[in-house]
Amino acid sequence: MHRKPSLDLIQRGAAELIDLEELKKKLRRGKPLRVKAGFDPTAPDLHLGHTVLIQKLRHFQQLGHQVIFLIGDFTGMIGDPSGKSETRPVLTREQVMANAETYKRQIFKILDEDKTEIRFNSEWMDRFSAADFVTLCSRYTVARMLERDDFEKRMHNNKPISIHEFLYPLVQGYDSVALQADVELGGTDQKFNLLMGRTLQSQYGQEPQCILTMPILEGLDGVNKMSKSLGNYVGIEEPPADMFGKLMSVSDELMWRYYELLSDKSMADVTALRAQVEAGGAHPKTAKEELAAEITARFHGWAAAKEAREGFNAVFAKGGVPDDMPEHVAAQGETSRPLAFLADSGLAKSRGEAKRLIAQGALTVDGEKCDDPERTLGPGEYVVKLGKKRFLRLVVR
RNA sequence: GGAGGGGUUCCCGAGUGGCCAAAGGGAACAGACUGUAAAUCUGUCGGCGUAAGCCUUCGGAGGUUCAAAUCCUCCCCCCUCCA
Repeated sequence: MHRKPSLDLIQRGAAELIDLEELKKKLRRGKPLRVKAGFDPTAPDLHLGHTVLIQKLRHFQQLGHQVIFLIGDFTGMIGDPSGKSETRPVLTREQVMANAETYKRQIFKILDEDKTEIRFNSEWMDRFSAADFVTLCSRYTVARMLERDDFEKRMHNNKPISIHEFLYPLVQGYDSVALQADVELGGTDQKFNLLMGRTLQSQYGQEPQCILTMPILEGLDGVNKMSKSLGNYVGIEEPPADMFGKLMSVSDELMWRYYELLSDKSMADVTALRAQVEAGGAHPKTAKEELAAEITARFHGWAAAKEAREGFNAVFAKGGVPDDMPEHVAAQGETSRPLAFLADSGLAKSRGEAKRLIAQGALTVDGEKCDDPERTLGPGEYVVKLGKKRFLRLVVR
């Protein structure tokens, strides 16, 4: 049996598919599959890490399947044990709906709105009775629950596990029952939760879903996973210049990872490019620019991407200044001293930091290095640069 | 319920009365080198102040003392073993 192109697309970039034969069987029926992926109701600011998954959803849409974008507003009350254990504020109905709107605005840059169903798990969980919960809990054992690597690790490291955290995988799994999902997508860190869906579906008399895991995208630091709280992310609604710049700051090694997980280039092309760079036939910086441009264009269009690329090179390669930078107005005198305006404008966190940075030679005014924190500037307009990335248009009156 | 261990600056982690804004490491930031890459070297890394110095910080609240992260009391939280 030769592989179908549709299976190639589904598996492209995926970490793991459970189970290939089952999926083939489902596909053979010819009916559109119900493909589910769950999202946190509290984090409506999507970043590139999320897009790995969303693009996979798009692949399914391209193949004619039904995508269910599930917002876990009920599970949000629990907090996914996979992440850091933060106490989650309980969201009001209004907040959830507002976040859903934000999601829509963002995901429909990638997904086809007509082929996307947006659901909330509070739809069925709010009606779940205590008895229903007991039944649900009876479908799984503590021992198996503790097999989950996160729980296992925490047990081992003497870290607390609250009982309600056991409910998260159970509810997520039950969502698949309620939605009669054929396939569920998630990051590799979600594997346990995804498998729970399979188990519970069989327990509730349904055919188990297939699960497809996608690799977790490393953040800009190349070490931790991309996340907002770690500040190593690229938000998909960031201005083109920021998006491009952040992608350019990524290490060469990480660039290839991004190519693999974020680019639409075929893997063959990526491999060829990498070989060329490593052989010295192409400059890694150029390869990085190509990648940054492709991703920027995905969210802002090619014109904006081109502009961002040119701006980047003008500012950083040729030492120019960005087109738009924050503006700060100071009165001549006390507040037109570097120490004062750097802190007042927020360019530096405090006067102490401003002083230290100046002492280290990080301050440039109109291209001239300035090492005197007390030198008051006269009336006029100045371009202030602090360090490599911080710019300010200073107006002194 | 009983016994014991622990909560330190962004993170890890030293510190058991003054020399502690608090060792060391990591992260971060700045400078050099570059391609706003990596690696490396150097420096900075609570706030205010030109400075002397002052203020805030060591789970929380009180107390002892000239002086507390360090001692005492109560409280909160975490962990281990036993039940």
